[in-house]
Amino acid sequence: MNLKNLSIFANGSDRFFETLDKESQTSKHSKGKMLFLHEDDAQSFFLIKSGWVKLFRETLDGSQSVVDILSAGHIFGETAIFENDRYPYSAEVVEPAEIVSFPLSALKGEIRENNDFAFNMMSAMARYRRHQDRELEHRTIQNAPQRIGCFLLRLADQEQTGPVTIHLPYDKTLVASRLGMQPETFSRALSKLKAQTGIKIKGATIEMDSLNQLVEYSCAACSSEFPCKDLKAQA
Amino acid sequence: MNLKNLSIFANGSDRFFETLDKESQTSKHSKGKMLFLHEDDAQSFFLIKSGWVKLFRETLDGSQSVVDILSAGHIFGETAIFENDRYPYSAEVVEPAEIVSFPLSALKGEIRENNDFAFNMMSAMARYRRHQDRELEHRTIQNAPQRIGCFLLRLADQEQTGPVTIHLPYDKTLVASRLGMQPETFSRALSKLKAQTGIKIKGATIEMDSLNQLVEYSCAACSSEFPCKDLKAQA
DNA sequence: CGAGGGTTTGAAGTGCATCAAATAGTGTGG
DNA sequence: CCACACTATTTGATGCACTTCAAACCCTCG
Repeated sequence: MNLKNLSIFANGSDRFFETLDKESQTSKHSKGKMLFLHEDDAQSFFLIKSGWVKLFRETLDGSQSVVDILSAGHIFGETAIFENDRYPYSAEVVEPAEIVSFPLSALKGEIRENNDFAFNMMSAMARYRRHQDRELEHRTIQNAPQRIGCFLLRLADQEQTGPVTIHLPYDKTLVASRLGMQPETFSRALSKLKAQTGIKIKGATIEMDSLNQLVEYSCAACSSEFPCKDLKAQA
Repeated sequence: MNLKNLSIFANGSDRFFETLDKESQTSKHSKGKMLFLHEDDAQSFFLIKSGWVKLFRETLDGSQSVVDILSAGHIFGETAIFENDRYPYSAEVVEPAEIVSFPLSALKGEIRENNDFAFNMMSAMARYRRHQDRELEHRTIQNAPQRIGCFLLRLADQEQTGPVTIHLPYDKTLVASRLGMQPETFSRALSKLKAQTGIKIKGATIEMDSLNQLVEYSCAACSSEFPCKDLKAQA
């Protein structure tokens, strides 16, 4: 888990990594910890070393919209440099996590000075854009069971041809919010998915004889071809 | 309608604009013209001089997901440079349009060579990302009449305090698809919006005494403050 | 004037949300 | 190691929102 190995930071200069190293701060947080709030003044961006972090926004009346849920190796908060130094969402730890913070100023500087780095980061942003695009498409076209199937496929190793075991990385309630549905709906939709594809469910573990069962069921309602590995969550 | 005046192309070099100028091709298209298809090999990006263009994707079974609907001054197809030179959506003219095409290679070159340009383009991409984020949030939190209200607000001059007149820029059927609903739902939801906010509807023209009526109704279910001009469609 | 697409309206069905309550699962202190 | 407390998950009942299918209406344009 080294900054230099992150694809989004490929081409960073030595000086850049040195600065980051020097000014980084690592801390451990338990479930529920709020890292920052939407519209907060932004000084830092963050890297997840372990655990899970939820990015979301809320309305005045309390409804919540989950932007993304990220795991180790992903960064977040970095887009504040394009938003007048305000975070465009809130961030909360949802599974015990180790988080490293870095100064946004260093990132901004590197983008301005290092062209290859900038180009690389643009690619990452474009990748994220496609990811978001797809998310919107799924909300529009797929129903609840199909969205769950698609989510499971993106958790799995899509090259696998034989039997597959998938483990949900966090609470079902959270998966539900990530997919834009209620916990009750998630529960029922998962049962329906089970009935229609023959997958086996034991708590947070899901098994099947082959991914094909899910692919046929979910990918019919998507404009992309399976496999779609490149659409895994990226910060 | 000059390339140099587009905010996304601020900081472009003279040489860049010269190349674009030299290699540009302008053409007029009538409604229904397909400009390119999803996954097509991409050589060019496009600028809309007039008219409206729909960006969308389709599944095998024919359901359609509208990515965006753009008007004069917006560019599209440019993100293909980050997608292995394939267009990430299809593009269709939905209102008679004048379109200019430019070589993607020139754009790619300028990004690599001109740092200010790259930074500026990153800002544009970040802006777009926020736009998409908001779109997803709206789908999650707002109901059909609220989404229509929000759409109307984004069409209007949000500084205006007195009576306001808004004209729908294209077919209601198309607005419906843009907002992720059926034409029938749009029709009924618009009636409901009228009943609840007191706006007046005559065909494609909508009038009201003040934007406040819509703001109170729609913006309650959004995490952003009104006004939200910056969220107007951007390519 | 007539054809055709856009729009509205009606009737019926489906999917998801909501509210309520039961059940399973997990971590804690004794 | 057990019982309790608390949370996560499931299940049931009901309602609302949106979709679907069908048909009427309207408007524009040849």
